[in-house]
Amino acid sequence: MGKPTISDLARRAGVSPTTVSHAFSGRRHVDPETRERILGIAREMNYHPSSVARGLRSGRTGMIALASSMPFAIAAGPSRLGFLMEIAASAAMSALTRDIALCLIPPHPAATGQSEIAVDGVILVEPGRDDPLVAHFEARQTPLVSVGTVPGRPDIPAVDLRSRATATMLLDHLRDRGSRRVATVIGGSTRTSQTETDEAYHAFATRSGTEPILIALDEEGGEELAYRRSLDLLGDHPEIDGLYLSIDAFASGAVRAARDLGRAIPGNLRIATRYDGLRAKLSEPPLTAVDLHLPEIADAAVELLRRRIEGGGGQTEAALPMLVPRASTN
Amino acid sequence: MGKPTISDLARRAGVSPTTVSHAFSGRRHVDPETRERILGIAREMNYHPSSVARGLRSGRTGMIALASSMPFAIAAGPSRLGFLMEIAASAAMSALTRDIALCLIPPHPAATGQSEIAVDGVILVEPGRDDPLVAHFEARQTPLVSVGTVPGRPDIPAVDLRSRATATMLLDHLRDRGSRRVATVIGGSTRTSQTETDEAYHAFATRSGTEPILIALDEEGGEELAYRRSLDLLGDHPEIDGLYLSIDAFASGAVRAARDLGRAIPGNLRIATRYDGLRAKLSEPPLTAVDLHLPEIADAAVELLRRRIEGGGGQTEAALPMLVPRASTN
DNA sequence: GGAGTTATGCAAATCGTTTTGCTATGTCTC
DNA sequence: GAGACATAGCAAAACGATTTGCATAACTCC
Repeated sequence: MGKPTISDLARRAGVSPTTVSHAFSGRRHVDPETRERILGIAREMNYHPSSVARGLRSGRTGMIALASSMPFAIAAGPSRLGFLMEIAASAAMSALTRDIALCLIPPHPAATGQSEIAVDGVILVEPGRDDPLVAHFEARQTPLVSVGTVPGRPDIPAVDLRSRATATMLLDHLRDRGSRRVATVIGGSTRTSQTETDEAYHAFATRSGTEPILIALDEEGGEELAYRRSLDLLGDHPEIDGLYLSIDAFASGAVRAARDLGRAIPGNLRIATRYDGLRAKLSEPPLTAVDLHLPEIADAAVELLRRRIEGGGGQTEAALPMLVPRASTN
Repeated sequence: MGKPTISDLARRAGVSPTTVSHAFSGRRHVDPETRERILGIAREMNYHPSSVARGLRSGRTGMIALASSMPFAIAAGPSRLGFLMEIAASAAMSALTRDIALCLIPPHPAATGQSEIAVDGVILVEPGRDDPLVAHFEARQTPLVSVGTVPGRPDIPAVDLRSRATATMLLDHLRDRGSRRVATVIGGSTRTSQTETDEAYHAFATRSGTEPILIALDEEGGEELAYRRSLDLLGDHPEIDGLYLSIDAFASGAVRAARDLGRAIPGNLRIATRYDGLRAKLSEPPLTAVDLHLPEIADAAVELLRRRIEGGGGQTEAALPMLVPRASTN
């Protein structure tokens, strides 16, 4: 009735469970003939080893998780397809080629009640400083790697997203296209991508000899908040003729604000954003953004985690993002 | 050094492991005072029950999987974001609210080598007739539910995608907009969505008193194959002035073919597709499609599976899809 | 023909929980 | 004060594999 166990199989094959185990795992030699017989009977009686039991004894589940504390408003985007899911899809593929399964721990509205799921390791996406998820998994001694470095924790292996380079590239692009007064809108979180953008922008302002105009917005606010604050910003600073928004949801809001203020894009105002997702592509006009090489990044993260689980360490740098110029900065 | 176990905790608290277990699970009464003490010490020594051990004994892992044998070419779409990932994202959210984790088993190029991962149940996305994944999980006695009914298996609980209604709605829409000669392109698989579209189209042709023009294409062929076959189709049947393609990758190909043949969309040829994803939205012109209510469908599937795991059964019908008219059928 | 080695397989301990049956104690009830 | 019942907690047997040490037999080599 119930699923056959290793003992059932052993009995039927006239050997001990030990031998069956070795026949499957190959960790010790068993007579090829015996082995074939065992495997044959296994097939016949539809035996499949329980990975839970295996996991208990061997301490490995063959599973990793992907988690992020990014607010849903910005991580998932329209149709729930966004930055996070693009990484998830790629990571799932990468994990599978290494015979690892990937488990999704979505951004949780209901905070702490993390379902206590056993994984060999976790990939954190863009954690912030003192991110609760870092604490959560460290308390459980679960190996951790991060997409985007963990602020203040250089010891945690991470794939560097190169946000400083990204910001610099886009700001320079805006200037090269002719914008003289470029403002920047970042997320108010402590994620590395935001703080590096902040720094890159200030360096850019210094370099161009202009007074910096930068605002940081609560990421939870999403497009709506960005819309309102962009109205203010463009109202207070009519001289702004270039805008870099490090979060695509914010960019959507800014585009709406520009339209409502009668500022033509790109004629009167150039706009660029970071993640080249649905929002950037569907925007009217389409937004200049960068290709972050997310599939490669996800793959690097999976590999980093695999090595970390095996006991290794190390950091990785993603390839430099590639500019995707579109009508919004023509 | 290693993680503390239930026995460590029991020893420190001066009780038996049994009592600790009950204190956590609440399956039997323990003195509130004792319970508090245990929980306090647990926190102090950073104890977290091992879900693997729990899973072994109780037979539940608190995890479900999402799998599909749809070819990558059509399931994942541009940037790996497509039908499948949209369901995955929604299902992950739905699962989490029920305190279940969701594990991704992506469409596998390397066929059978399924990583043997222990899950309480599986959601299959649009399986075909005699789908190997169905066999795979049934062999392991893993509870199964399906998004899109399983052809020939009315016993397997499923969320009906209403593909017949969808096809009829879009075909009628094309006719209402003025197309007199509507052809249809479907996937050559045995998925319910394709066979129902086939049937709906023939009923439509009969109703309109026209000779049916329908071709079925290998889904692996994706956009490229659809492009070539659309060139042929439109060449052979210049009278065609409406086209329904049940797969968005095919629609992308058809749009390219129409452009290369100098057929204006929608002026000279109306085109509609099913899944309203990135492709439909980014197409030039944007394509008329339907909103399938994927988040609701994913939620229904998760709930169905949960009940199935608990021992229940039943089918579910998705809400009727909603037409999303766009420029391609104006 | 004894020492050393290889091939083959088994028994028993182990992984960290949950579950079941049982034993004490009280506490009521009539 | 005898039975019934609730309370609080323990011991031991699962759950289904993996791992380690040991046993036996059959070779090999001088």
